[in-house]
Amino acid sequence: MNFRAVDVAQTKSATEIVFDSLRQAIIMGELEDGAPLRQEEIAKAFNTSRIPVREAIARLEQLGLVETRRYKGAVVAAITNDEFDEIFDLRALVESDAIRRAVPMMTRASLVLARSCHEDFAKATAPEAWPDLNRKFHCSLYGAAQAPNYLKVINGLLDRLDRYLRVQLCLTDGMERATREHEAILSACESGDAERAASLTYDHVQGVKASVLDYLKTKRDQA
Amino acid sequence: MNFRAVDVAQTKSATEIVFDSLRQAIIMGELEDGAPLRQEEIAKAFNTSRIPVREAIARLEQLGLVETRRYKGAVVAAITNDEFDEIFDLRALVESDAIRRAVPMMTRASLVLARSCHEDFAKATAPEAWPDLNRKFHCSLYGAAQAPNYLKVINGLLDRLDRYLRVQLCLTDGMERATREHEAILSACESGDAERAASLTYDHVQGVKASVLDYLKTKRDQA
DNA sequence: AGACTTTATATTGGATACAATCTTTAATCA
DNA sequence: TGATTAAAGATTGTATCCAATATAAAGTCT
Repeated sequence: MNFRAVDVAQTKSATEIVFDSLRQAIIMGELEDGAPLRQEEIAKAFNTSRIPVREAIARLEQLGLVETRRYKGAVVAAITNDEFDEIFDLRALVESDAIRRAVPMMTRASLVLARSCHEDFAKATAPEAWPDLNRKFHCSLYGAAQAPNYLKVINGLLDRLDRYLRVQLCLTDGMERATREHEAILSACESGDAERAASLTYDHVQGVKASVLDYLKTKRDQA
Repeated sequence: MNFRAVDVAQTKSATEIVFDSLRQAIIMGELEDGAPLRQEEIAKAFNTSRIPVREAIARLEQLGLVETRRYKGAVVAAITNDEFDEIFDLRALVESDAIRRAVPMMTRASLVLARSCHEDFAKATAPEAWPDLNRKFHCSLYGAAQAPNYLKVINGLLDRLDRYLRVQLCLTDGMERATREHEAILSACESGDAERAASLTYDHVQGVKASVLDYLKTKRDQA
């Protein structure tokens, strides 16, 4: 296994580097569900000792990205279908309210930024970049609300979902549809209609959930 | 400084014991905002080394309960007025939706439990027990929704607010009013009216927020 | 005296070493 | 052979030691 350090700036401690890199690897799906995180192995990969690795894993556990059992180590935390459903509902709830708060505070600059993110997403061809660009677009909208705790909750939820979204994207019209729905949300923001933006965001998230659950269902039926 | 271990069961690692104890101490307000968490000192108090302490602090930081700066250590994370407002809004949003989901799934047993928690809260005389009993009551209602992620988010928000609520309680009619509002919420649940329960919960949380902000404002004006 | 430099101390970040526990393999017995 | 037990190896949990950095105190120069 070969991890690459996310940021090698000297202002970051080894713990932070390991944490960021592992988090990224999990979000990106480079580590499958249930994959064990061996401390020694990771320490070697980062050319450090086990201490920073342990602290990084402790943090990941708080985020719900890994599960650890005493003397058995940590594994990437899988998600049940019920949890999947639940987390999407939370997203829809919190993100729609976040955008409702954000719209009245949006400036010309923040709208320009958001449209730029939207275009980056629409033009993206590489599936592995999709979740990140999607997140950037949504957060560029929510950012105007100046609500760090909303963002923290939202990012925590996305962290746990991202790696499941990539697979689905390649097999459906997800990308095209997402772009269309993003455009609608963005234009609602530009016209200052907070309630419409909130409603569209809610439907967008619920739509993605339905699409993913449907995909998982058909895949299970085939097996 | 003298911490007491929350749970000394041998199935818990030192890291977990330190984590639980520190978290409890912060929530309970035994450690003031900005109070430094010296690793050596804590390690001595728990009769252990600094390693488990460091891991515990790393976890607390993920939860937003402490802030650490390289080579300067961790301090209990204070909260700005804006954040206070924001976190209460999040609570109102998520808790009202949690109870909306929970009501249709409540059983006779879960309602009995909730009423018991309600009575424990109503009868409580010691202010230091209030936040915990309040949380138990609310969570006994949300529990029926079988939504662990909702609960996790809610508990994370409460963790950051609890220590600020105690002070306010002693100086207002907060306790009496909370009991009255809890009774209304509970009876909405008992009659199976999810929308009313949700609406009452939303107003309850927003009411507490207004009361606390008002208290803080008058206190600041006096100074 | 006051400002700057230097040294000493305190504190955190990390590495190595050891102990506790789990897992796997080998050995033993029916 | 198959099951059971015992030993070896792997892996995590913790303690101790050293390094890096920050803070505080003492010293020096003008």
